[in-house]
Amino acid sequence: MLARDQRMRRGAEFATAVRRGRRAGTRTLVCHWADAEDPLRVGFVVSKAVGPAVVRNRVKRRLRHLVLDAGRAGALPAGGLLVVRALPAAAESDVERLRSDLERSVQRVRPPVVAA
RNA sequence: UGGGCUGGCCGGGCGGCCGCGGCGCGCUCCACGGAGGGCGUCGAGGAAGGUCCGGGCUCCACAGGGCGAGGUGGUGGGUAACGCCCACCCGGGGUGACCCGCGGGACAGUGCCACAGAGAACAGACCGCCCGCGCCGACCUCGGUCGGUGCGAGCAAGGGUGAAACGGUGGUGCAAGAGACCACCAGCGCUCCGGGCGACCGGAGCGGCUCGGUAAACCCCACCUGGAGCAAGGUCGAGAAGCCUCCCCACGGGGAGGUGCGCGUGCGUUCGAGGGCUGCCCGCCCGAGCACGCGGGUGGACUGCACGAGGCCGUCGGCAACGGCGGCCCUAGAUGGAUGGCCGCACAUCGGUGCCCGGCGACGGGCCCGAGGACAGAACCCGGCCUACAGGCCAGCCCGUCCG
RNA sequence: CGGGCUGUGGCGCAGCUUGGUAGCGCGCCUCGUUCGGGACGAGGAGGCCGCAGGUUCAAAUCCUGUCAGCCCGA
Repeated sequence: MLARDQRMRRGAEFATAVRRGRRAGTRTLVCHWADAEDPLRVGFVVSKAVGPAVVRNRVKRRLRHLVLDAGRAGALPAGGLLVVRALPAAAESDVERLRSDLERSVQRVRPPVVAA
């Protein structure tokens, strides 16, 4: 799980990442990433279209854990703003599907030079 | 043993690895603002949900009167309060346990009751019944009888329509009939007696003889209701020159308090804009700004905020809801929003053309394999209501069947 | 947190105030017209009125509950 400091907290940050950043999507989720000087911070968008509160919370928790795993594996950029937006299909997907979709979309959205 | 009714309760367990939020206590580093890491502890629900009611709490108002608006609706009790709960009454359903009911008033008034039907609200006569008179036909004991038809008068029993047709059954009576009259029954109203705090119930007598339904139509009656909501409210901070009032003065200026961005347009400063008293009117109070448009700034921290009509146990009162007393306990506080992710093991349950055992059989028991956790996530807090929900546990009661 | 609106044939809407007959346009089907199609003309099918209760003789309409969708304000 990501700690609070590693999470995005303001609407303006979400707007920056979604509007100015690069984007890559799969069937279950869409990733936005905007470069910045600061260390990487992550935000999640799970709209009401995904499902009721219990489903939305479960999707969000799974994504947080998966992002943490990806960070440990070194698959994430070192800085910038990363927004993971869940699509309705994420509600019925299992964890492995979400994991592969997340890795694929992050791979496509991250800068070509791999940061340490 | 089969089926059913009611009430209460639980609603996933154990373990491992990796994590998140609150609180507490050490440790390390430091540019003293902080940063990192460790240990302990706590961390969603019976509905946290829908937001349909009632309160607590906070701010505003408190000068009332009239009209209005909304809500509730058997009785008694419980409660902080309620549209909730309990008990009882009445009506309806069920063989029964038991269940359901927005359950005041229709002689205060107004409206409505389609279609059908003759007639639908102090109603009405289509077929019909009956009487009188005229005409026609048949019979015949020559004056009547029967049938048909026309006119006039009487009747409302029967047929038929309808959701509903102005009581029901039997009799008297009559030309035929009718509460016209009589008996019983149903219903209405009044009086008295008995029971109950009461809704109401039981009984006796009398009366006129019958007087529809709809207020979840307007309405009438009784009772209740100030507005807003934790984005309430409070403290600190940020944004900014300025503007207003008062005081001192050597007229250069200084101090205190208040307000809180700029521009434009309109209205207004006791000839009073605008605001408050939930809407309107009267009246009262505050009162120098208010309304609209355009552009801009901030949108942060702490508090409120976790001890409360609190939970559990015992006991006493009460049919019960609930209350009194005593003891014990402290139990989530997030804010892009924590309470989780993955794995393993048993267990409830379900499925299997699987295997074994018992039995004539329906079936029962064991093993193996597979599936597999319902509805659902706190956001100021309580009391209810309503809605969703896999499966399971406990207690009481009812009906049927079999055996003794 | 507060307030409001809408669910009616396949689609878009009337009807609800004042309860008794569910109507309009597009679409669909059949026939005609045309060499054929379109357009046009004639005829026709299709609606448990979101769901569940209740009031009433009678409910799309009135009442209560519930579900879904949408909008507005702070």
